[in-house]
Amino acid sequence: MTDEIRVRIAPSPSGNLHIGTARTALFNYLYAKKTGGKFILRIEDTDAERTKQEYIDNIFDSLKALGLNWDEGPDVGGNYGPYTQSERFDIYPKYAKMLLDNGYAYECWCTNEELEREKEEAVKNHKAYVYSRKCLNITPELREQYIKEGRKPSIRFKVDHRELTFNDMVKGELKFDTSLIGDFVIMKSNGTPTYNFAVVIDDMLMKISHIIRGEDHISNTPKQILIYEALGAKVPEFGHLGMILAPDRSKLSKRHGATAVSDFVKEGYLTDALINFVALLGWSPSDGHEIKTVDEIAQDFRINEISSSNSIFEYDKLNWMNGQYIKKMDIKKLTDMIIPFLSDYDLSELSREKLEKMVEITREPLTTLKEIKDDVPYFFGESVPLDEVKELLTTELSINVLNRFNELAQKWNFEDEEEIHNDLADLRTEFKEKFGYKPKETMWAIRAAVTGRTRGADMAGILVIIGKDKTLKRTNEALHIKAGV
RNA sequence: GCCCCCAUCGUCUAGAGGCCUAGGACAACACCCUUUCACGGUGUAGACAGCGAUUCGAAUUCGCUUGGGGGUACCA
Repeated sequence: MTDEIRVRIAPSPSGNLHIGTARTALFNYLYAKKTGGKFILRIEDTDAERTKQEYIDNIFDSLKALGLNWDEGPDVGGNYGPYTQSERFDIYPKYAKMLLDNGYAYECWCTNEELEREKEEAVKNHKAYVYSRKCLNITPELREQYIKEGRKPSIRFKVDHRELTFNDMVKGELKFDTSLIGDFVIMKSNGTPTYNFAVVIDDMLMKISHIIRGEDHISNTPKQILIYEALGAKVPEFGHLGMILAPDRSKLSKRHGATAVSDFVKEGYLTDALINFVALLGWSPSDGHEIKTVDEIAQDFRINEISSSNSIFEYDKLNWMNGQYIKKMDIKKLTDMIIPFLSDYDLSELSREKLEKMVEITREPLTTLKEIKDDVPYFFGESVPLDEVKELLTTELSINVLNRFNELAQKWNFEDEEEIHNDLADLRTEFKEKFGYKPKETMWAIRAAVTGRTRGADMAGILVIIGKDKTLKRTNEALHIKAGV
């Protein structure tokens, strides 16, 4: 029972859920799924200044939208709560005192200025900065004096000098010389724990067995291991993932565009595609099939096979993948998701059935949902602007086609797409045989008249959605524009 | 400055000493399909950062160099 696998994601709510955090969450989730372990969500809101409730909500919503559901967390509870760090403030001093009493930590009365000076000295001598231990053996008299002055001590962890090694699940053996670390602060003088201390206490108490996180935490790891050991706790396994970089190889930040999962959703990306894409950053399927659900990925997942290098976030493949998901998605669901992107149009003009039809015939070229907006204006309104196709419509060919079309379409059944499809095919053949018009030339005339464009969705589908009256109205209007005007 | 991590096509990657004249996906380009755009199909081009060492043999092991990333806080 003590061997239960427990992993966690511990975002700090100082912003919306970052795509990088989402990837870390995914790998944790996959590991839990694969091993039958538990996936835990902990909110690290220690930094009251930057924490906002809307960010907490965003983190919850994004994780859920991505399908990364947690077994224990602030909202669902669990046996090792509370799962919100700000509710755990009374826990940390107890453990700090324990370390103090056992000689693993000591009070430090140094001021920022003193510390600053030590640091400058270190860079000047081309040495790593290590705290001087000035306060390690402070005399009781001096201590008294500091207290009288009103100074408040921080608590430092005493770092013994030795070589520390651990076996990283993704990077392999990692070595550190702890003499380069220096005695670090675990409790600030204001009584709150530092990050490195709080995580260890939380992870220990929550019985986290495997810590999978970004490689920006590698240098924190030896410090944390030291604390675990001093506390006599079992040291968890660690696995450090490479980071996601922007195309310019810098950290992915707001100036590169979308960074939060919710930003991507607003841009018209599907969460299924997003999570699939992000899984491929560092992981690759053994069967070569890259389009997979999270559960399918979990089956195939091996943490030691994750790439240990950084990867660059490029939109090309995401776009392709998003398009793949759009093409395969259930049409009703897709329509629901697309509606918010159609706010420019009066959707009451179309029945739900026709709206779905419209989505079905226009989804093919989409890469993001957002793009549909520019592809569908001709489905709405009575007339359509013809400026861009004026020349095309005033050719003899077009006039011929449109006249004949008007004549024939009177009798066509606009309710039946397949029939219309065949009628159009007949029309093409007729003009090809009689006048040698190319099939696409015939179609261009009709398309231009009805949609005001030379490209777009399948004509038969368009005609069915627009209906006979509006179609003929538009073709007549097209016949009345004059050449060169 | 100091410490740590990383290094295969433009990008994501396969590759765990001979199976590699280095495979796939996206992007690019060409052609085919076709009522347009697209989708789809078929092809083309494109990489082991450099140098040493180990070995009969290295993309795969080791060292150095270079390049990139991260950390260096009483932030998380």
